[in-house]
Amino acid sequence: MKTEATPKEKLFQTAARLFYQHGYRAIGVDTIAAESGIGKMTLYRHYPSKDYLIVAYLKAQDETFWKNFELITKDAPQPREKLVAFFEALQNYVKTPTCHGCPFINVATEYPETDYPGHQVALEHKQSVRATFRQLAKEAGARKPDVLADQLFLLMDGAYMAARMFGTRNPASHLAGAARILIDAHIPA
Amino acid sequence: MKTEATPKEKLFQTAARLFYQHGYRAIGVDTIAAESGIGKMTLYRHYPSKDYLIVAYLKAQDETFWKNFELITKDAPQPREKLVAFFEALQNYVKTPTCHGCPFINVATEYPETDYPGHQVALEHKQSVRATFRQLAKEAGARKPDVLADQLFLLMDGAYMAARMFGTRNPASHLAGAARILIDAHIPA
DNA sequence: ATGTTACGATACAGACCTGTATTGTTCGTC
DNA sequence: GACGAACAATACAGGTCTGTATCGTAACAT
Repeated sequence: MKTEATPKEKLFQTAARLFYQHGYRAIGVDTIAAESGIGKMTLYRHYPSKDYLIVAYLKAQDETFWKNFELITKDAPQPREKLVAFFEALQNYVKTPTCHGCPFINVATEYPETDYPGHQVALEHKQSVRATFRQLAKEAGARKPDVLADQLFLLMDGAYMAARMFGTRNPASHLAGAARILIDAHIPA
Repeated sequence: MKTEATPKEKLFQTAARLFYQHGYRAIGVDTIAAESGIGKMTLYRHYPSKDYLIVAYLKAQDETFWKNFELITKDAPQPREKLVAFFEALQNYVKTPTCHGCPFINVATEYPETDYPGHQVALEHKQSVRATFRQLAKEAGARKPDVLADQLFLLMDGAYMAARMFGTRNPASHLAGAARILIDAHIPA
């Protein structure tokens, strides 16, 4: 049996875990190398700088997000149910001890300058989510899809933020309920 | 004429501005001293460490928040209108270039360990806001005040977060509208 | 006038940070 | 078996960070 994890993979997994849990500025490259059991030069062989590693992590998280989004919403035939399913899944996730908030929110907070590479990746990701909400809201027959999408967007990031600030006992227990109320208010019966 | 700002005041104002704008970890004590035109030893004479300065800033922000909260809600006689007034004012604020998110959210993101002093101050502040929402929701006759309060709470922090991530052109233009929908849904006509 | 206190400026210690250079070793391939 | 790439380990350079120590001075009170 092959328990093969290449040094690059070990490094990346460790960096992902540490960045997500403790923050980008709090974790140094020495810590990543030591914790993953690789040499520091191996890190710099695969990524030209710490910022590139951060960007790589964020892009991977973006992929993971959309994969999960697809999994979560694919069984819901109607756009309205897709939105509800997403917020139910998000509510479950943010009540989980594995949740440490949103990697994109976190990077934007730690690097508020919008021209920082990681912040830009975060912005693009969030704009995509926003656009997806808009599209689903439109398909669901919302009177004002843009408004509904943005209101749901605020709920989502509020829930992520609650998880990072409060841990598992956060105020997001009724996230999906709030989403349902907003959706129903925007879609004519 | 007395243009008296004591060194401590100059220092504190500068630290507040820099922390809020650029983040706590990104700003060093040397920068604060230089930018405010005081000696570094003066900083350490008034605050035993950078962490104490951060805590002092957060406590001052907590006071400011509640002063503004009082100002914003005092003209609304009914608890329901107090809630609405708060979210209208918040919507206006987060569309302002002076808004760089929420100082408490920011510190909790940069120092996720809940035992960090700044994180604790942030938690206490947010719990107070949550409790105030609950109280107002109860007084307004909400069927489930706890649920409404937490849902409004998510909206609030989502709006703060949107401001830090997107700047002035953020998705919080319909924050107050969302709050109204949630409030109306929870209060029997 | 004299002493005390607050202050600005500067240098410093020790730790940590990113990124590079070096050395030896292991592993796969020819 | 020999070669070369990837790797771990370590040391290092240059910068930045927090916090301290030192020195000279200006304001102020007694």
